Amino acid sequence: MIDLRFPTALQIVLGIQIAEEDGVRCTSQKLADSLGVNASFVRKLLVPLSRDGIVAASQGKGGGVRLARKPETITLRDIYLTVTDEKKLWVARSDVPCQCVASANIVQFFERLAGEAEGLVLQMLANRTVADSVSEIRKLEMARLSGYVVSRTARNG
Amino acid sequence: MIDLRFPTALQIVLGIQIAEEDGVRCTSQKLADSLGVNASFVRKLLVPLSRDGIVAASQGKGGGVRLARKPETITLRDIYLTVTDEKKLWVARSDVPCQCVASANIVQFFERLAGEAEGLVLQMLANRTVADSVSEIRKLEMARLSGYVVSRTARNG
DNA sequence: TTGAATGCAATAGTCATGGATACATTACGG
DNA sequence: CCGTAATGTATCCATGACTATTGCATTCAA
Repeated sequence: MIDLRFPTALQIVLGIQIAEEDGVRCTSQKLADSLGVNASFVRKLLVPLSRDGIVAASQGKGGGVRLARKPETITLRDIYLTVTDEKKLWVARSDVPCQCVASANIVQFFERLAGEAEGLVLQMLANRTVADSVSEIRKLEMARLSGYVVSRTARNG
Repeated sequence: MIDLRFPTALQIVLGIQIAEEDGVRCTSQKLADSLGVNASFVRKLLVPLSRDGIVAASQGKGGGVRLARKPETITLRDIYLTVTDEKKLWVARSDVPCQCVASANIVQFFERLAGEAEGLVLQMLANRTVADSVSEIRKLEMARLSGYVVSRTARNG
């Protein structure tokens, strides 16, 4: 199984913020529909997001999900770490016999390498907030709309 | 299942070079033993490595595996790409309904993000050659040895 | 009180990956 | 030539992380 937790969680959080800006109440069912997944899966991802203070859910009729903090203060790194839960980007073999001199050192070497890779990725994610991302998505929307107009004009002209 | 192909392939390639430097003939069985894995798995990984001109295997009695190029010309990026075979670091959900305006753009946004992350990691891997890595492992070995001496001295003194 | 929502547990399904085995092929060396 | 030792390759099974589904308890506003 391919791990879809990060992309899904990201879509959830961004969707919550977009709904907020559009003045629409957001429920796990609506999120699930927009993602094409089960509402239970959405709620499963909401557990760690809620625990870490990224989203806040209110129960009962008229309830729903909203961001627990300002979107400017939530980075994609927060979401990633919350949802993937200790899972490393790469993991070294754990059961190498280490009979020859090299084996043990190769393992250590790889762990350093994996740590460096993960650090790079996390830093990249830390530089992007939910607010940034949503505004970037809005820009994509604009570009898409104008792209449609252009191509239609081109086709008609 | 955790994907261990890259760490395993890396240990294979580095092990081949280390054996070469030490004047030892390297076979898939020896590699498998030193990794604690099945020889079949080693050979499975050797297929793409051989196809892409990273290692070269000679059949028959007295045969074995060696590097197909100078270790200075093989980067860890080469090994990674060869072995993981089109598998992305992150993959977006493929089946989002895209009914609302945001969905399609979020997917595109995530694909860009994933591409950027993968680019960072690949660039980091491209900056390290097999020769670099082996010499770094040699240094780790030195450090480990001197570390042992220090701790033994400390315990005795 | 009722309906709409989250919270949560249990269970089954999926599927990429690793492990194991067998056997064909190749090539060296006597 | 023939035996040995190695790669090349195919097949099948085991494993385990992740997804999907269902059901039900809980909460809370109207």
